[in-house]
Amino acid sequence: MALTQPRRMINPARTLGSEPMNLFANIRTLVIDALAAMQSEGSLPDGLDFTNVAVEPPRDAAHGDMATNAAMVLAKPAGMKPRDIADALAPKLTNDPRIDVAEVAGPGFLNLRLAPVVWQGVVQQVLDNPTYGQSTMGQGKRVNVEYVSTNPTGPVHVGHTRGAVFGDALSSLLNYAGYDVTREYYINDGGAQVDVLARSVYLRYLEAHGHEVSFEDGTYPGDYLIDVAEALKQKVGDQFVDKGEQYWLAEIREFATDKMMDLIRSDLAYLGVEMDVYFSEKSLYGTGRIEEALQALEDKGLIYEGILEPPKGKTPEDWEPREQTLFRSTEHGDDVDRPVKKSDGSWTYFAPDIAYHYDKIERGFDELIDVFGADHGGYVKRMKAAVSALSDGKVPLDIKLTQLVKLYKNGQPFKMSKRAGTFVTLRDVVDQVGPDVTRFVMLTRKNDAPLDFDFDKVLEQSKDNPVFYVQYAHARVRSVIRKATEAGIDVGDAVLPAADLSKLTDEAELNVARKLAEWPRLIEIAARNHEPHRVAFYLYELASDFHTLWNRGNDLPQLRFVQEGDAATTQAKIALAHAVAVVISAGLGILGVTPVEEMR
RNA sequence: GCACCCGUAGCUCAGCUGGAUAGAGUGUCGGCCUCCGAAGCCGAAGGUCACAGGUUCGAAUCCUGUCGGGUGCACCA
Repeated sequence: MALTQPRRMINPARTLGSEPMNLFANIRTLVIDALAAMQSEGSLPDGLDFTNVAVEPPRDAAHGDMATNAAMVLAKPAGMKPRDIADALAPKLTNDPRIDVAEVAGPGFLNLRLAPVVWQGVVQQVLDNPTYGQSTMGQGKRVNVEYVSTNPTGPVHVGHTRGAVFGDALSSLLNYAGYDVTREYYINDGGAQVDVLARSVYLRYLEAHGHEVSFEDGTYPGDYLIDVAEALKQKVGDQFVDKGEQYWLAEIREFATDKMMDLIRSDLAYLGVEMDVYFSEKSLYGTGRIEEALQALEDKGLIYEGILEPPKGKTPEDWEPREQTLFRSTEHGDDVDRPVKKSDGSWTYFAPDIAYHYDKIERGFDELIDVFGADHGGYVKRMKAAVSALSDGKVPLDIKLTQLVKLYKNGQPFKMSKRAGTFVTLRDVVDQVGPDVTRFVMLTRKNDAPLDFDFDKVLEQSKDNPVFYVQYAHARVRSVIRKATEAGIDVGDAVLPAADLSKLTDEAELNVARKLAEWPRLIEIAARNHEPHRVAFYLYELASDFHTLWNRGNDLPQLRFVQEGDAATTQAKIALAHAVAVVISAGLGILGVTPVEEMR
């Protein structure tokens, strides 16, 4: 399976057509214009704020295609009854050829039913513009998305897989929505953990020289270090055997972290994740970068020497008052001030984190996003405080927490033991179910909701498995296109855009087009909220509408896509099917999933 | 004790920066293959949106409190 990912897909020249693609935005413009016309006629007061006027799909499709709340939002400031405004607005809207019906309903909703030509036009747009759905919302703003960021001490654990998939899909989504995205990995190679790694490799190194070794607590017993030690042996021979730590720690640390990063990079590549930047924590030490960042805080009067209160209700056993260097994070929304230096004067882990985010700010990003595991939820406020302070509130930082993934097999929880070194890795998961399934399943939940991942269920080929359901729809489109070609009807990319789409009149056909119309809007909502899971759910809905249409063809032969002997009708129907495939491909592309041609 | 996240159909989950009679899947029951892919489709049934107040034309959504679950809580990265 190919793992190609859409990158740098933005081509503003294509997205800035004469007509904006978001149909809902178009109709909203129509509503605003009509309201303005009412004002110039004097049937609506001047000076109203229209920003809250919305045009949205109604919750219940029976209410129409779109609904506007204009009358209700404006009633109070205009000093009028909602229904009076709506009654006056309705005829102005129906003057437009795109609006078939505008009726007042409920407390003052104006329900709009759009003409079929509008929906046919949506299909036309998809055919004319392969980048249909891409948005210029981001205006080329530079966003940095930091994700995965594990310690370089071993293979990527399944626990980090979700963050990897999420961060990657979010990055693609933002890119699709017109942002200039940098995917970044922060290598935690500055702390004590890499010393532990070095000692563990050293044990394996001794083993490779025939020594008996035992892996005590605080070392990594995983087999993956055997190769590393072997490579080390090749490189340095026996010169470190029987030597004290001071002779080899630094060198082995560097050797081992390099190897681990190679491993991590290949693990991520196995899942189709590629970073733009790998940023080393270690590079912040001894270079003045940490000092610089803290000086910036000091200049703002946010650094002081002080003693923290013990946390109420839970005083650690060994708590004692200590004077430390503190960051006044409470000035920027944190609950307590945070230490940046330990009592012995060395940096806390928070200090390089501050410096790292300072670096990102200095690199000129307009927006920062961090993807953390839920177990790091406690750091959200302090990181936001740091970024707020360092950027004077100018660079927003959004932190997305990904909840745990619980593994199951046959409905039974999947046991893993980190101590025994038998923990489940990203590679284990991808080996079993493949990158496409892994990615899609991990995106069918909100990032902050726990996720059950059952190795058997995700491979099930039925509609309760969204991966296959969506892929099946795509495969059906490809299949029917082949069928049409076999029937001697030209349905190539060259002829489809010229098809007579006015032949698409059945409700099931128009329903599919309606769903396609939501795509650009969905992208903007998902991108604005930093929620790629919305894309996965949308694709499921689109696939569902397509399957419905497909099966209507069982009962009603005139709804089948291939109409023998009627090239014009076939081309129109295939054009619709093709448009579905285009959007599914685009959506799967954002999720990093490869659409399939067939599933036999 | 404090902070953050969560609580929606029997189960797993959506729910659009406040909209109408809260939606899917699964499970249960009943239909649809001489028909482009039935790995699918259609229908029925299933709800005190944890609970109680508040904000307003309108709340699953925002605020306060309570209950229940998860995560974290000086010097460990």
